[in-house]
This record gives sequence, C-alpha cells and structure tokens, in this order.
Amino acid sequence: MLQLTKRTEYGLIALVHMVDQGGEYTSAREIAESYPIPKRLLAEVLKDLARSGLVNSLRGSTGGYALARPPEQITVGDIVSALEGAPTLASCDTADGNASDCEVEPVCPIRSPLQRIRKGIWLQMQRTSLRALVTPSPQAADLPLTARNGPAAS
Amino acid sequence: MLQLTKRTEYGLIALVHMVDQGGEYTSAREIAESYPIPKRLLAEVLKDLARSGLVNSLRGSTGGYALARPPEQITVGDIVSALEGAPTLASCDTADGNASDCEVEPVCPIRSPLQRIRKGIWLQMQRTSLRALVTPSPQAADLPLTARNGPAAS
DNA sequence: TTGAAATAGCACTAAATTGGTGCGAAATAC
DNA sequence: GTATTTCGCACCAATTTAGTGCTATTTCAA
Ligand code: SF4
Ligand code: SF4
Repeated sequence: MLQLTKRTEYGLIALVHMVDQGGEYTSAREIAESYPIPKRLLAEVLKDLARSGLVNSLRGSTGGYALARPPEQITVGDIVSALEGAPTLASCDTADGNASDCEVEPVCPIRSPLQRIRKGIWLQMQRTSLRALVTPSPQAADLPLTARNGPAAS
Repeated sequence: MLQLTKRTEYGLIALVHMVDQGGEYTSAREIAESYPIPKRLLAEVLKDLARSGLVNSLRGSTGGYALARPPEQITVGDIVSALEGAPTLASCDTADGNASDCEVEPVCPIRSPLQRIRKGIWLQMQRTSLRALVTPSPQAADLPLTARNGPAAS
C-alpha cells in the first residue's frame, strides 16, 4: 500500500536520535527507551544498519552504535534502501537493471512510465538528508527536481 | 517494500488499454485476453474502478467499461488512490487529516519530514496523466513541480 | 578473573496484507 | 429465453511484515 515498513521507520527514528547524541555511541537499549517501540526489533534494525555500513558498531558494556558518516551525507534513500530495499513501484524494475519474472513484461504498456515515477520518488529520497530530517528546514526539501542530482543509484 | 499492488498495475494496464479503444466499451474478458493476467482478478479491479467513478460500466452482452473522463483528466494518483489508497509512507498520516493509532506519534521525530516526502510522491502521481502513460512523451512528465497543480487531495 | 552489558547471527512464530477464486444475482442484447 | 456481461460479497492461499527466542562473541570494569 505504498508505505514504509515499521523497520524503516524505526531505523529513521534511531538515526535521528543518534544525530542528537553527536558522535557518542548509543546503545539499542537507550534508544528504545526513548520511544515506545519494541526494543528487540529495534536491535534487529540497528544490526541491519550496521551491516549496510550506515552506522558503526561497538560491542561490550559501553558499546553501541554511531553514525558512520556525517548526517549531511546520509540520505533517506540510503536508509530505506538498507532496510527494505530501494523503491521499485513494480516488481519488474529492479533498480539495478536485472531480469524480472513478470509474465506481462513483453506486452506491458505501463512499464516505462512507471519507471519514471519511481525515479522521481527515488530522487526525492536521495535529496533528503538525515540532517534535513533532524532540522526540518521547510525550503531545504523543496528544491526543484533538477537540483542536487547526487550519486543516485540507477 | 514501497511497491504498487498487482491490482493497481492491472488497473493501470486496463485503463491504458481502454484509451486505445477510444470511447468504445470494452469487456473485462477482452482486456484480460490481451495480457497474461488472471481474468477473474482483473474483473474485480474493474469493478473497483467503476465504483470509484473512474470508468463507466455497461451490463449485458455488449457491455463493458469505458473511461468516465478524457485520459488527460485521469491521473495515476487517481488510479492508485482508487485501487490501493493514496500513498501514506507512514501509518500515521492518513492523507485526509485523520487520527492515527501510532504509539510513537507524540514523540515521533520523523513525522513531519516524512509527510513532505509523501506529498512529493503524491504530486508526482497527480501530475502524470493517463494520457502521459499511453503516449510516453519524455518531457511531458518532467514538468516543473509548480505546474499543473490539479485538484490534488490533501 | 569474573561477570554484566552490549552487539552478531540466525531461526522462528504470528499477524497483516495481498493475490486470486467461488458463487449466485441482476441487467441487457439478440 | 439464453448467452453474455457486470455486481456484490465472501472466501482461501501465498507472500510479506512484525515481533520474539536463543546462543555466541566482544568489551569494559569491578
Ligand atoms: S512488466 Fe508491467 S505488469 Fe509486469 S511488473 Fe512491470 S509494470 Fe508490472
Ligand atoms: S508517528 Fe512516527 S512512527 Fe508513528 S507512524 Fe507516524 S512516522 Fe511512523
């Protein structure tokens, strides 16, 4: 239904929280205590974020997680991509140019237009940085589509 | 996973097919025979489209469906909205300004930024007309964001 | 050295969503 | 009257998602 997963939301919240903590390593427990979200699930999400390289992790009693890059260099697209995969809109466009298994594909009249929409969504996620999430400057995210075409995948 | 449902895809395909048929009423069977998609499910989708007023329906042996409005006045947003609901991104923003049941909401740091992204997605769907789907003019869908702000809900 | 606290890994169950079908009724053209 | 069609609603199956269990490994600190 065109909605982010809870996992992704939890990840976004956690990362925003980390920005507030500066460069300090923050444990999963500490984050989970700040919001009414299941601690165990958040832990799983944080592991995914660590596996994808968005955050660094430290084990042991004083361990935790911290951003691997400054918040200006982490985009919503990065996070979504790490936790639930980049938006596809249709199961045929794999965002990395792979084969699909859709039977309709050979005669599908909506494939290419859908891809254009997907690209727009992706662009929008890529131009919204984690910094923009924590300090919501209204004009920052309303730049024209042509500006700031970053290293957008695909 | 941020993907349209099959229902929506089938609906889009059906509507594009109808555009090709001009103003003629086209039966569910006829459409289903043009693409390898389950006839029965397509019929269900067409019913939904009729219920939502996007297409007119005619019963009886020569019946079928036809667009209720010219393809320029039907947007992808309309279709998505009719078949799976408007994009929400998060379960809290209901696109019609209603209450949510998310426990995190009172302390959620990502709500407002997510809404901005959702609005952008919605806008993009609203400015892509059914006409643009059937005749993919590359520049047609890349109009500046400010243009063609239709009767966009929310 | 011992133990508490933390991440890592992976499997697993339960809920929700989606894909797809069954079946009978009502309309319409021939 | 019969064939063809939409209509309405319920239903099951597959997939995806939410959330949990459990154990191992690392690290700090007493
Ligand atoms: S080929 Fe067409 S029907 Fe198949 S997944 Fe892509 S858009 Fe959807
Ligand atoms: S309030 Fe925050 S956590 Fe809850 S649904 Fe909205 S965005 Fe997600």
